[in-house]
Amino acid sequence: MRTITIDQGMRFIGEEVEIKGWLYNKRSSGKILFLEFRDGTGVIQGVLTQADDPDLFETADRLPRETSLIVSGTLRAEPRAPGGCELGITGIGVIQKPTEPFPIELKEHTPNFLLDHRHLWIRTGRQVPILRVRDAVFRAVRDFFHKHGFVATEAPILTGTSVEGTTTLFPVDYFGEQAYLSQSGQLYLEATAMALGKVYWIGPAFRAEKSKTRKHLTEFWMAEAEMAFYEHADNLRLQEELVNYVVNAVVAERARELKQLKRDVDKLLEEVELPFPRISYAEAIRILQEAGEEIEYGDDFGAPHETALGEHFGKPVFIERFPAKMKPFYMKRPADDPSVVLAADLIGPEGYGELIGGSQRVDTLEELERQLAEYNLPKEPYEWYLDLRRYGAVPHAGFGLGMARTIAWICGVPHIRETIPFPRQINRLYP
RNA sequence: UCCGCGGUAGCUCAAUUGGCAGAGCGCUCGGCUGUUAACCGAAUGGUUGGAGGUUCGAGUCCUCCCCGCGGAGCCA
Repeated sequence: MRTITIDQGMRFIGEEVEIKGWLYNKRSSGKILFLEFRDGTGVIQGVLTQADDPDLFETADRLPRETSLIVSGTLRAEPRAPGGCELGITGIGVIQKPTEPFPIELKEHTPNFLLDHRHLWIRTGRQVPILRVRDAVFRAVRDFFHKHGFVATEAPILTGTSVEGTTTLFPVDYFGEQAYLSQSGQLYLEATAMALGKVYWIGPAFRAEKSKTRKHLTEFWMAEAEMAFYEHADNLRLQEELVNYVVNAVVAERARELKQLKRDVDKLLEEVELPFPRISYAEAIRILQEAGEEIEYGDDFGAPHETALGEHFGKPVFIERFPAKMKPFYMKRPADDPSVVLAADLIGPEGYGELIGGSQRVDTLEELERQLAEYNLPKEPYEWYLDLRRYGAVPHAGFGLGMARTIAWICGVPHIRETIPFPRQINRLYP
C-alpha cells in the first residue's frame, strides 16, 4: 500500500493508501463517523460506518482528538467533503492515544491562552498554513540572493558592542565579561562584503525594547544583505526586486495555504508591481500634513503615519533622505545635502509598517570618525570597523528585511506573533 | 515607561440598584447513516487574579499589588 501525504490526496483517487498523522476532529451521526486527519500538509476527512466494520467503528468512535495514528483507506472524490476528496477508512493503527483532552478547542480562545499553549496551538487552524508560508518566504529570499550572485554568510550573535548605540540590548555574561545579543549583523556583513563581494544572511536579532505592538518581538529574524560597489540607487533597486520576487514565488508555491488564510492574492500581486514609489522624507511629511496628520519635519513616523503612507500609495513605498540626526552613525550623507542620509525605509502597505531599512554606508575614514564623534560614540570598540575604511574601502550599501512583518503582510495576518513558531515578547519567554 | 480595556468552571463569556454563582463549548454517558467549529438529551465542573477595607450582606463599591490584551514611545 502506498503511503501518501494529505496534500497529494487528489492525485490518488481510487487507490488504497496509508496516511500517517493525527486525528484532528471527529463528528458522528449515529452509525456513521467522520474523522478529520491532519499530517502537516493538510487535513482530510475520513468516513467509517458501523456496517463497514463494527470493531473498527467502536475503536474509532473512542479516539480523542490528536491521537497519533496510521490510517488506511480508499480515496474517492467527494464534493461534500472539505477539500474535495475523502478517505473510506479500512484500518486505523493507533500510535498514541492522548491521556488528557487536547487543550486547544476548535472554538475561540484568548490570545493569552493560545500563546501559553503555543507548542500545541501550532498544530491547529491557520497556524499550519502560516508556518508553511514562513518556510516559503525564507526559501524565496535565499533563492533570490543565490540567483543574484550573493554568498550566504553569518554574523555573530554574541557581540561585545552595540551596533546602533541607541537601542536597548540583552546583556549576557561572557566569562565575566559584558556581552550582548546582537541587534543586527550589519557591521559584520560590511566586513564580510569586503571579502566576498555580495553577502547575505537570515539571522536572529534581539532588541530589549518594551514594545507591545503587533509589529514587534524581542527576538526576530532579519534577512540582511550587504553589497560592495553598490550605491544608494542600486540598493533600492535590489530591495524592490527582492520583495517582488519573494511575493511572486510564495504566491506560486503556497497558493493553497494563502487560500486557506483567505488572503487576497490578486491585491498582493498588484501591490508588488515594479517599480515601488520613492519619495523623500520631506515629501512624506508633506503628504501626511495634507492628510491632516499633525507632524513636522524632524519628527519620526508613528505607526499611524506609516499606515497612512502605505494607504496613500497602496503599495510598498521607499522613504529616502531622512534627516541624519534621526538615523544611526554609519549612514553616508549625500554631497548635495549633508543634513540628510542616503538611506531608505520601505514602508509596506496595509499597515504592516517598515519592511526594510537600508542605507549606503560611510566609506571613508574621515567621515566615519567624524560621525562617531557626532554621536558621542567611543572609537575603541569600533577599531575593527574603522579598519574597513583603512584598507581598500569601496562604496557599499545594504539593508535588513524584517521576516516576520513580511510574512504577516503576505499572509494577511494582523499580528506578527503568529508568523514565528515561538514568539518572544516582553513577558513571554515560555513555551 | 505612559494611556485604555480586562481577569468569574478546563475554555469562551453572562450575572439588573450591593441581595441564592449562570450559560455555551470541552471531557464523560445516552441518541442520531452525510457530518462540515455537526446536532439533541443528561451528568460533571467554582478560594469570582491576590491582600486589605466599607457593609447586615461584595463577582459588583474603595485602596494597594500581580497578570494579560490593545495602543503609544522605540524600532525591522
